[in-house]
Amino acid sequence: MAATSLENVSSSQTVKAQLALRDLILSGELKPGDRISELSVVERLGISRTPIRMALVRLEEEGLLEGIPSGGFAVKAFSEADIHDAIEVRGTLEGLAARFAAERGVSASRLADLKACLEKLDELVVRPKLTIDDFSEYVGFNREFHTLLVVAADSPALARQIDRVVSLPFASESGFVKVQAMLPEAQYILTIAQEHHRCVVRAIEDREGGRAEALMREHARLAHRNLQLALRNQRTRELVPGAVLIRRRNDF
Amino acid sequence: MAATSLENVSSSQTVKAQLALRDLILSGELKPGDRISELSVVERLGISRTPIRMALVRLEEEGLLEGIPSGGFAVKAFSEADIHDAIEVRGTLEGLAARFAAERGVSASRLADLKACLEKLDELVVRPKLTIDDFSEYVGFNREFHTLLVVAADSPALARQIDRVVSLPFASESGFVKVQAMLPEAQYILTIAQEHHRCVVRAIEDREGGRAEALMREHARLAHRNLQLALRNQRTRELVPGAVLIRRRNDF
DNA sequence: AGAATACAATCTGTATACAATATTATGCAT
DNA sequence: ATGCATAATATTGTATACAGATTGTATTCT
Repeated sequence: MAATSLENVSSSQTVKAQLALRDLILSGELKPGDRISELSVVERLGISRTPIRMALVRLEEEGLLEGIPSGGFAVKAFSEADIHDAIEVRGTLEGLAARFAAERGVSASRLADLKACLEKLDELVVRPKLTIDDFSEYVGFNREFHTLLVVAADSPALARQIDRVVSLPFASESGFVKVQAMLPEAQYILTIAQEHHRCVVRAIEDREGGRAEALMREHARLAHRNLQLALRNQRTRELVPGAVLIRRRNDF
Repeated sequence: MAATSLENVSSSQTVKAQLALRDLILSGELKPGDRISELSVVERLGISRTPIRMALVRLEEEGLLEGIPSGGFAVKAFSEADIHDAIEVRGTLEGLAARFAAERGVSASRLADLKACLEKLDELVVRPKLTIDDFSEYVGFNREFHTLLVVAADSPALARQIDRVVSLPFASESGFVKVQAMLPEAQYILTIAQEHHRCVVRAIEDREGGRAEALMREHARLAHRNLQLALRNQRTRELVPGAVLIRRRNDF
C-alpha cells in the first residue's frame, strides 16, 4: 500500500527498491529489530536480489538499517533520546551553516531568495486560522528555507553532513510541522519559528555570525518541544514521521 | 603495493575490496576525477564484480567517491576549502560531544579513563625532544582521547555523525599529527593541544558545558593551522593524509 | 524432562551471464 | 577541415545460479 504510489516511476531498480523499502520501514510493515529477508523482499517488490542488496547497503548508511554481525540487515530501533540528539545535531550543524553564511557573506541573489521565502512564510503565519492546505504549504516553504540556508553556507562538506542527519525522518526540518497542526500551541510555535527565520536572515545580512548560529540552535529547540508534545499522547504520536521506529523506554 | 599488506586478512570479499580500494585511492593510484572501471578493479584485485560494487557504494557514502549521473563512480576531488570545512565540522561536533558529556555527566570510570589517557599524553609532551616513535605513540593516545570523548558523550546519534566526518582522512583527529613531526612549531602546537585536552576534561568534570564545547572547537583550529603550514611546501604536503585528493586552486 | 547434538532448511555472500545504455571511433557530408 | 551521425565497443545495471554459513528443529542421550 505504502509503496504503490511509487511503483511506476521510471528509474533504476536500485532506486525503486530503496524508496519501496524505506516506505515499508516507515509505514511499520517492517518492524524495528526485524531481520530483513532478502528473498521475501524480492517476491514482495518483484525486483531481483542485486538491486535490493544495493538498496539495503544504502539504507544502512542512511541509518534506517543496521548490519547484523552474522550477516544481513535489521530495521533499526530508535529511543526518544536518539531522536532528541539527532535534532540537536541538526540544530548545531544548521547553526554552523548560518555562521558560515554570515561570516563569509552571501551573494545578493541568494539573500533575495531567502527574503522571498521569508515573505511567503510570513503570509501564511499571519493568517488567523490555518487549514490543512496551509500547513502543507508551510511545510514546503519551511523546507525551502532550510535548503536555501544550506546553499547560502556554500560548503559542500557541511551540506553533506546536514543531508545525512536530515535523512532521518524525525530529524528532518519539517518532521514535526504536521504534528503542529494538531496541537493547540500550533500558532504560537509557528510565530516563534518565523521570528527565528527572520532574525537569522537579518543576522546573516549583518554579518553577525555568532547570533546567526545561536538562532538556528534555538530554532531546533522548537522541534524538541514539538517532539515532547507529540509523543505525549497516542493520537499525535502516530503523526510523527517514523514513529514506528521509536521503541518506548522499557521496550526490549 | 599499497594494498598488499591487507591481502591475506580473512574477512569478506566486500571488506577486502573496500580496504584495497581505499588504499588505491589514498595512495594516488586512482586519481581524483578518474572514473573507476569495475572490470579493471576486478582483475587488479582478483575479486568478482559484486563485492567490488558493494565496496564502491560504501566508499561513495563514506565520501571518497561520487556517483556519476550516467552510471558508475569517480574518485572525488577536494579543495582546500573542503578540508577546512570538514575540520570545522569535526570541531563543532566534537564540541557538541564535550558539551553533552559535561551537561549530562560522565560516570566515574569513564572520567578515570579520560584522565589516564591525559597522563599518558602528558608524559610524552613534556619530553624535550620527540622521536618518530614518540610521535606515533602520541597519535595512538590522541586518537584514544578523542574516542573516549565521544564515548563520554554517550550519544549514538552524535557518534555516527562524528564517525562519518572523521572517515575522511584529512579530517580525522590524527590527520596532521604526522606532519607536526616535521614542523618547527611541533612542540609548541602539541603543548597547546594538550592544554586543550586537559581543560576539556576539567570542564566536563565541573559540568561546564559551554566551556567544554568552546575548547573542542578551538582545538580543531589547531588542525587548521597544521593544514596551512603543511600545505605550504611540497615536502610536508606529501605527508598530509589523502593529499593526493586535493586539487590546487586553479586545477580544473 | 531437559539439554545437547546433529541434521535440514533457509539465507546470505559471491560469481557470472545477460541486457541495456553510454562512450568512442569512424566515416560521410558540409 | 570540422561537425554530425551512425555503428562498434565497452561498461554499467540487473538477474540468477551456486556455495558456504547460519538458524531452527527434531531426535537422542543423560
